[in-house]
Amino acid sequence: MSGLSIGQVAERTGLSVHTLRFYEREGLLTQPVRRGTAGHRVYNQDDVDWLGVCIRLRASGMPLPDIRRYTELVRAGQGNEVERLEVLRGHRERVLAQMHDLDECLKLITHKVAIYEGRLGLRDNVPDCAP
Amino acid sequence: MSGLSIGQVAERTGLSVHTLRFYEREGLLTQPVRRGTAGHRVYNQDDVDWLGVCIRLRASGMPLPDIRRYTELVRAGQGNEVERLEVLRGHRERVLAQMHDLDECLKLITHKVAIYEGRLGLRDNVPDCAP
DNA sequence: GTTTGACCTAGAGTCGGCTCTAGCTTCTAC
DNA sequence: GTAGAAGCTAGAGCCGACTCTAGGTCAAAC
Repeated sequence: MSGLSIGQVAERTGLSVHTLRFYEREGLLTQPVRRGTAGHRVYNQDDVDWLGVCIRLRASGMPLPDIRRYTELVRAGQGNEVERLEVLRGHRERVLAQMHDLDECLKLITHKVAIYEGRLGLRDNVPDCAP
Repeated sequence: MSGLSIGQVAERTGLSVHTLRFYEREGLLTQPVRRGTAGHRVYNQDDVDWLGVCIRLRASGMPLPDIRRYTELVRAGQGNEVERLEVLRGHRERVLAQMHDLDECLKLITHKVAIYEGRLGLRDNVPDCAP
């Protein structure tokens, strides 16, 4: 059985039906969505899988135009691996940079948390150090 | 030396002067900015340091309202460590969640890159791909 | 036979986070 | 004394990524 309504896809991807239609307009699907009775969209498992990829890319901050570009390459079929690698490697750089930022922030938080916990611990003779 | 113009602060924080004024309006400074001749803002090192904190929090996705809230707590002075910890721990959760997402994405990228590199390897004698 | 619920389209609205503009002042250097 | 750089305010504009609305179709359940 592979014939999912937009509602079912929304349910299993976690995207809203609005967003699913929006993503389609934005060209984030590797194939045109089939239509059933009354023009209703009919998705299959491949669509859901691909949306899973898109969701991960989005969650890591890839902009929609980049996802569209990658989707187009995939849609075009084999033979453009070099371009696909270009896109993915470019994004990997950004992901690594983000991880670095998050790490920095985590250090900051840990530092501040230690200070505040310290202050709470010795509540009485509090020296006013850093904010 | 402590008496920096907005331009100097922009230079050493990497924020634009527009953004500096915007952040001020948004309440992201722990103290009202002093004014010099002709109403020009005069920052000191503490301001720059605090902006550094804000920048890290922003870079890790903390929304401006949350940064403002934290700033207000700091501005209020000692005695609200519990609330500060609440804010920071809340954000730490989100940072960890983001790291998880990035990690997932990195796995995906690594996987796909391996596939494409593999395909390119098999096609080495096909004169169709640029360096 | 009508109500309910899921779907459709085109297009408008929202929100966060900047970013820029217009019109003005003030200082420094030529 | 005038040109240029840097600053000021209030407010408008922009961009990305959704999110929602209005007005309609259709099938099944009551």
